[in-house]
Amino acid sequence: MSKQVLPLNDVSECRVAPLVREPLSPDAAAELAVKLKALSDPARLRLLSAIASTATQEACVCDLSVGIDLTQPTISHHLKVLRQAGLVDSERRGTWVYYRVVSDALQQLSLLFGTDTLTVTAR
Amino acid sequence: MSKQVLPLNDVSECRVAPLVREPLSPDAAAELAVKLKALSDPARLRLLSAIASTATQEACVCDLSVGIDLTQPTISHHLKVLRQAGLVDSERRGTWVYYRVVSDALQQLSLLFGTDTLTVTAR
DNA sequence: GTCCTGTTTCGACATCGGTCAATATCGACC
DNA sequence: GGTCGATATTGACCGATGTCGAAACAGGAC
Repeated sequence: MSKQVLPLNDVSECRVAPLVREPLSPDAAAELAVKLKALSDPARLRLLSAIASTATQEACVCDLSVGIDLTQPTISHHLKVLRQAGLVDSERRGTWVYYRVVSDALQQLSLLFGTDTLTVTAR
Repeated sequence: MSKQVLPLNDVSECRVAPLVREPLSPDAAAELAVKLKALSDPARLRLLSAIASTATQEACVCDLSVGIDLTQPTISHHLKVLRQAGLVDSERRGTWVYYRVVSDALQQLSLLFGTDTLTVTAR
């Protein structure tokens, strides 16, 4: 599986200017749209929420399949979209693949929609 | 900067369970997906940001057209999508139509992605 | 090695979504 | 009334996306 390398996003330099602060640059808008597009599907929202709300902040695909009326390949596809958007990452442990939320990514979005500066408290 | 009053939204009832709190119900996910889908396009993100970052929190279509390389019908289409998602509303005053952001909607999203309860401090 | 289970990828299909040119509507002004 | 400028709607094109079944892949147990 070494071919699927992916640039592994650099979340670090994400200086999210709140949406209300200054007009988004075309580049920033394009980058943001990727994350938001990944979140724009009900199934993916539920998957992300299901992962995020577990006690351990992680879940395997088999856990995520219960309660969602989609075939398992479709769920796998949605998880891939979330992963490529940098919202979750995954790790194989034995038979199962565990997905975790990338909390920095969620926080970035929270800051983005924040109406004023109170949000700077992050980290 | 006293103009930034905000309609004194009833944050109280804004019971947006943060994504990490409990699994989203199918209904909640579908409702959320509408807003996020509206935000999943770079052009709409830039339009929303352009509106939100004006001094008066509103802008007419002619203002929004400058700096965005899209035809006028396309911009009008994107604004319609934003409006139908409840993210902006519009008002005609004479010849021009002014768009405003619905700040409650943005705040809802900010709370949604908040990693924990710190966000409740707003205002 | 052979099975079995969990997960991903592949092809195909139907639908959705962004964009434009053309046209329509609305309001101001003469 | 007529005309003009600003905005909205329509219709069409075409690429993107959600979904599935089938097949491939990965690891553990035997």
